[in-house]
This record gives sequence, C-alpha cells and structure tokens, in this order.
Amino acid sequence: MARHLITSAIPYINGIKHLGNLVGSQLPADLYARYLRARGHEVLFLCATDEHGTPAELAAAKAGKPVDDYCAEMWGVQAKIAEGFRLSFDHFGRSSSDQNKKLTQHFAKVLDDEGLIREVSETQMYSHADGRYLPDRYIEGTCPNCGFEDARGDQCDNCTKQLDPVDLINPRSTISGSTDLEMRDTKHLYLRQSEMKDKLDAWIDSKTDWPVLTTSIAKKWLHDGDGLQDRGITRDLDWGVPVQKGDEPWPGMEGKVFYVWFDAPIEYIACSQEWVDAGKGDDWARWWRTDKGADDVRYTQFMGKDNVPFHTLSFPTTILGSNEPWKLVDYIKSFNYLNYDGGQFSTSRGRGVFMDQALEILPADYWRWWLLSNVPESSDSEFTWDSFQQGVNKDLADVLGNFASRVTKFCRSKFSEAVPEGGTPGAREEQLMADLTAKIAEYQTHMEAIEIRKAAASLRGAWVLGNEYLQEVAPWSTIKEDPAQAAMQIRLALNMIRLYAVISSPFIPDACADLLSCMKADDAEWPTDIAAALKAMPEGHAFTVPDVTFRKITDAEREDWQERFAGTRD
RNA sequence: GGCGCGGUAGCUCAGUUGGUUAGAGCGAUCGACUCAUAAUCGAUAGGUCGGGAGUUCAAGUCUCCCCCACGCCA
Repeated sequence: MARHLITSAIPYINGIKHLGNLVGSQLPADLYARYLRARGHEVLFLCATDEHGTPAELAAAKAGKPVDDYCAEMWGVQAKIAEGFRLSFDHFGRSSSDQNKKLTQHFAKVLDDEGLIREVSETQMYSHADGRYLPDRYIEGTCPNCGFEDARGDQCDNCTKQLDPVDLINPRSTISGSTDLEMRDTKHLYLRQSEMKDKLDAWIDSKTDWPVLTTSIAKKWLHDGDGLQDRGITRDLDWGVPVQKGDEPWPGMEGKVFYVWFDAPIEYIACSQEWVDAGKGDDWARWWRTDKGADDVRYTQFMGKDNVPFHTLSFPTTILGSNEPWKLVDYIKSFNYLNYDGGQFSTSRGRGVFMDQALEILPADYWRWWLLSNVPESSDSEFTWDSFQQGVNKDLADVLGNFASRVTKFCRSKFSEAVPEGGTPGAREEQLMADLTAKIAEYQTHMEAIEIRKAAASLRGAWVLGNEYLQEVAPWSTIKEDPAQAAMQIRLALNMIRLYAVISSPFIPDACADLLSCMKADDAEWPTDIAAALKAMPEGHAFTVPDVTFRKITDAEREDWQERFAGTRD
C-alpha cells in the first residue's frame, strides 16, 4: 500500500478535444490510476481545464459570450465527456479557480524573493480599436524584407524571414482589422530559468528510468544553442491571473496577467485544494507538502511530448526555485502523437474523430481498448478505421466477449444458470493456474512500469489462455462420458470470467462491471492467489448469461465512419 | 539548414547491459473442433533486421558515413 499522486496534462478550455489529445495524457493516466486503486493503493488523480490566454478570449468573443461564462460552459462540456470516457478523476478542476489565482500569485512572490524574476522592458503594438496589445500572430502587415502583404507579426510566410511585429509596414490587427495601432513600451516579468539550469540538469540526469522521450526533450532544451532561456511569464491581457506579489500589488505591472504556461501547472496543486473545498477530501497538503506528509507520495505526470519542456523545466523551476517544501514529480510519462488516417489530427482544422463524436458511435470501452493498446509510446502511431475495426472485433468481441458467451451459454444449456458441481481438477488445470499466474504477473509488471502496450498484450494473452483451455479440454465432448468432469471444467471457466473482469477493468471498466454483475460477483478484489481466485464463485453460485459484451464493427459501419470523418468538422 | 524519434516478416510492433536456429499479434494458407458473437484452437509460409564501411571470437544490438519517413525549431 503506497500513496500515488497522478496528474494528467490539463486540456485547453477551447473546444472539444480529439482522440489524439485523449490518448496522449488523460486516458493512460486514468488507466494507471484505476490499476493502482485496484491494487489497494491510495490514489489522488487530478485533472483540470487550462482556461487562460488569448485563444479562450477569442473563442468566447466568437461565441458572443463573456469569457468567464464561456469557460464555465466549456468546462461543463469537457467534464461530461470525460465522464463519458470513464476518466476517474478525483477532481476535475479549473485553472481559473480562486485557489489557483492565490497560489500563482504566491509562487510569483516567493520566486521574486528568491531573485528568480526579473523585469524586462519591451515595445509592443497596442490596438486602440481592440483595446489591447497584439502579440505576434495577432498582427499582420507588409514584410519589410520582401514586400509580401500578409506577413505575420512573428514571421513572413513568403520569405520565411523572422520578424518583429514593430517592423511591419502598414500593420493591422488580425482581430478587428484595425490599423489604429501604436507602439507602446511595456514591462514584463521573466522567470530566470537559466539560473536553475545546473540544478535542473543534475535532476534530469538522476532520472535514469524515465522514458527517453522525456529526458531527450528536456536535455535538448537545457543544452541546445545558448542553453535554457529565461521566459516571459506575463502578458498584456485581461483574462488570466492578475500579476501580484502574493496579496500585494506589483508596481508597474498593473493591468497585466500571468502567462498561461506559468499558472497552468500550478493548477495541479490548486486542483487538490479545489478537491478539498468541494468536500471530496480533507487534506491536500499531505499530497503536496513534503513537510506535511507528502514524503511518501509517488507523483507521476502524464502528458504529450509537446508538454514535456514545461513539466521538466519550467514547472520544476517554479517548485525548486521557491525553496519551499513542495512535492516534485517522481516520474514523467510522455507520449508521441497519434495520427489520423495518413495525417495529423487537427483541432483547428477539425480533422479526425473528436471525443464527443466517438462516444456517439460506440461505447467508451471500445475506444479505451483500441487507444490504450495502440498508445503512441515509442513513436507516433496511427489511427485507421481498419485497424480500429480489427482490434475491437478480434480482441474484445472474439477473444474476450465470446469467451464469456460460450461458457455461460454452454452452462445454461447443459447444466443451469448456476456454477455446476462435481469433478476434480487434474494436471491440465494445474497447468492453467500456472500459466495464468505467470501471465498476470507479467501484466502487473508492465502496468507498474507504465508500459501500456505491453500490458495490453499480456492482458490479452491471459484472455487467450481461457480459450486455449476450453478448446483442449472440450467440455462439450467431456459431458458425454463424464458430466462431473465437464462440470469442473465449466466451473473453472465461469470463474475465469470473473477473474478477467477484475483484472481487465482498468482498461474496459464498463464491460467488466457488466460481467461482474452477470456473475453476481461481490468479490472484485485484485487476485493475489490465482488458484484461490478461481474458486471465488463456489458450486451452486447463480449467474446470468450476459448480453453481447462487445459487438462487432461491421464493414458497412467502418466504411460509413471513414467517409463521415474524412472531411472536417464545422 | 539544425535538432529529435524512428526505418525489424504483407500490416502494427517486441527485441533488456552485443552471444545459441531474429519474436508476438493481425492478415494469408492448411488443418482440428462445433459450446459460442461464422466464434475458438493448432500448424505453415514470409525478413540478407534502410544502405555501406568499421570494431569484435561474436552486431538488429557499438562507431562512422549515407539514404528515407515523420515531427519540432530557426
């Protein structure tokens, strides 16, 4: 029994996420959380929406709503979809919470006290019509280099030369199109990450068991070019955490907010406070403060590769730099990208399958199984409808679902809807126990190492053992000469259904809950002794035949969906 | 152009610190079985491990060069 803190990278509030976003952090994090809970560990699994920044403001404006209303509404949408996928967050928070506001301001003050924040003066374009500063890509104009008329503030798409927005000729706002712009001097705060470079470097070096993807990205940012750079942590926006030194104002920073990447990871901590304030827990500090009981917590973060720099460098700078006893991450599991049918999933272009659409066409378990057993761990992987159909039909319908079906229906027709009596196990049954024990041990090893593809393969291997056994002992033949022996074989097989439901539930929770309910099993404890677990349902124990646990995806459906999702959304 | 992850059977991928005849799943072919969601089980075929050179008694596994795909950055 250990204590595990698990966080998934927090999805941006703007719009519904696609399957690539889901498989890159939330879903594997959920798998791990469910597994550890099933093993009897104490788990706190947190996620939230990342709500600040310009994209949220623009999306709200487009929807004709105040930004806070828009975010509240979208939080509700995302929370509902997360529930649909059975993501078992202990709390799904919001980075715009008061708790996060206070904590972000607290960290800013402490970091400033530690000398890790410096002020920088910059010149930025201010738009009178929009009433705001225009960061790089919100401004366009004529390229001073090649004369291209639609050059963006940060780069000219025509000559590729990198630009500074103030150099553009005839600049205009991409928001309103206004040309009523003015260069203004403005001050910003920078986090002195470069000061922490050696400390971070040593810390990353000590993490020899982390995925290469995680450490190689961190190392690149630490050593590439001039090394780790300081980063601006403030913006001239309305929507965000107001820049303050704790409770005190920050002279010269009036009207500015912290930049999203600074306050977003702090939400991991704030989320636990929201969890307490929502009445779901009573002590957040024992998860986050090493001086208040978090010493024995193992903290694991899940994220896509694009988030690695923030979690290996920026957020650790905040934590380590504060010199306060905050819990630092122990393990960072990062993922590559999932591609869609020969290209990328794209939120902006609406390409691919989005979370709400996925749930409209099939239950969560179908998606969970395929996505997890094909999770992009070692390299980018690809979603194709063909592969999805094949994986679901073969693994779920044929191997697992059909096993439950053949066993329960055979028992009902030859015996009754109760675990049959008689017979004595022999050598073949001992072999089965040994095989199952080994396969499940292998599965557990992979789950503990968060080797998800391998864990899925082992789990499937355990399912196959049941079919192999049945095929070999052939109770449909045995029953003709020795009904008692057939009863023993089926009794074992019925118990295997229960066992499979228990160990598979981290992957496919709904189907497993159904199977357990059909088996009328009140014991869903994780098996430590397989032989004992296969006696959990004694002779005479009643059950019901499950409905089709997993249905097959037909060729017509596959073609239909392939067609339907080929274009773009909206 | 720089950097990163890859390039292993038709497809998707495993291959630990270099060491016996390179593995799995799917697909294909053949066979067995008939309890079951036309499901299951078994067998077989198929790879000069992107190319070249080198180190070594021994290289998919280390070194160098090159090629290809994808991604990130400037």
